[in-house]
Amino acid sequence: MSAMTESTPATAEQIAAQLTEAVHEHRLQPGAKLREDEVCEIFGVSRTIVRQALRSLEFEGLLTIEKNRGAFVSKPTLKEAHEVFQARALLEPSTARAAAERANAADIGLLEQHIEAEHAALDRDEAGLALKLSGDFHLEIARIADQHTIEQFLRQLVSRSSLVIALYWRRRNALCESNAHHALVEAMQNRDGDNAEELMKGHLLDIYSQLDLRNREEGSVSLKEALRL
Amino acid sequence: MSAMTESTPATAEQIAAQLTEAVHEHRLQPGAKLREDEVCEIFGVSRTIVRQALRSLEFEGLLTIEKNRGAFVSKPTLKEAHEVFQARALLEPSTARAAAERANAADIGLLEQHIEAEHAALDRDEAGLALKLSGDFHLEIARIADQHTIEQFLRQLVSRSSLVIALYWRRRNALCESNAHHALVEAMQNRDGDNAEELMKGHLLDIYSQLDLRNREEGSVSLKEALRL
DNA sequence: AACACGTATATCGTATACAATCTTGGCTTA
DNA sequence: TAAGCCAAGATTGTATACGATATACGTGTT
Repeated sequence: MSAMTESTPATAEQIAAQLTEAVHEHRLQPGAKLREDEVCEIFGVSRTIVRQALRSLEFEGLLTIEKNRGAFVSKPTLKEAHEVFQARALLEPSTARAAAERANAADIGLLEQHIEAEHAALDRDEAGLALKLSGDFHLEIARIADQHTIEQFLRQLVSRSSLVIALYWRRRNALCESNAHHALVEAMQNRDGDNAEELMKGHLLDIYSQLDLRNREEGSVSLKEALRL
Repeated sequence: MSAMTESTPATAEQIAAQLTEAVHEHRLQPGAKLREDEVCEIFGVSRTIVRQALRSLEFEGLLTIEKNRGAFVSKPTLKEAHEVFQARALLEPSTARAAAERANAADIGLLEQHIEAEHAALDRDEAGLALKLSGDFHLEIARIADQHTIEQFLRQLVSRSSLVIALYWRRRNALCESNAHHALVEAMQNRDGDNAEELMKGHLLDIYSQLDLRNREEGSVSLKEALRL
């Protein structure tokens, strides 16, 4: 994460945003520890503020705070991974439909810009950035649908999806999905709610099916395995 | 809210739980202010702990914290009221289906106990308690469905529903809904997922249709109106 | 040599003191 | 009298100091 260069001290919200970005871009891996003093020094604020930021990220599901041990980037279990995508499957298709029925030209333009930015990031081999932008695309649809409550939930689900992807994503056949986003925008441009809903449903299943559902072992175990080589 | 009588100081979680209960039971009305010092004295803890509790309730949507002004019980707008029930309509029917397919005898017994407690509360004219129990019933279904992520979201939605009901509920024909809960349990007992899903959908629409959707004015305005009488 | 125990250190949890901000009441003035 | 302004008090925001807990390391014992 980048240090603050401004003169005014960072707010808890800004710190939370930067940490979120780092996790979404996989610069901070699940399991990574965030020591309070360390974060304090990086952002030049007191622990009070940092603790606020960490606490808010715990509520979002991004961090797990263990009493007297500290804050760690969450490591969703396989069950949680399932639950996240089941919840998304319930919320997002009908939200895509509503967005398709409401989207104006400016909205469409913004989504297209988004897709371009994704492609550009991939071209520059910044897979983390592309992943973050991909998540933002889904949030943007909820915003267009003018469903603030669902957008709020989706924010948490996208956050957790990012962790799930970090843990369970198959590296091969990595990036076949930008077409799905493009097709969605096309449906929205045509005011085709039915199609948008179906495309979103399929898109989520696509992502879900690309997860490796075998249970990952803990780091300590994989260290043991490594020593046997 | 009742003061703590225990010897050990209250935790932030306990304080949050008691405040939540008070709001759910409508002993604390939307718009009510919660001064930090006041809450400190009631629970015998320092402001650090109280601020944690208030902050967590803000994340749940129960409180709204205005910078340098304090924490208030949230007053959902009409749009937010709509959004809450739209989100519930997306999440709860399929959750009821899953619960129906998973519920065992103990689960059914618990739900029946819940309904009885609701009736008992109504008989004692404790409408607030009955309302809280009614919300817990919905959460219990998510627990039975073994959908922790959805349960978490539903907890927030039930909380906000309680605020919506406090603001927009029509007093007349107050309590025709306990039958709906009973019918749901029956469907679950019969392992009838289809029916459980449909019943839940109808139940949510019922509640929603009993809300008074005319825009309420602020307290100051209603005071003016009151002076004209 | 391996294990258990105790102490030292690092880290988090809580209380408190101080600073910043808002609110309230009284005063002035048009 | 009503409106505007200033000062005092009340309330929240932040930093820091202290206490509690967990971790790591070294020592002693088997």
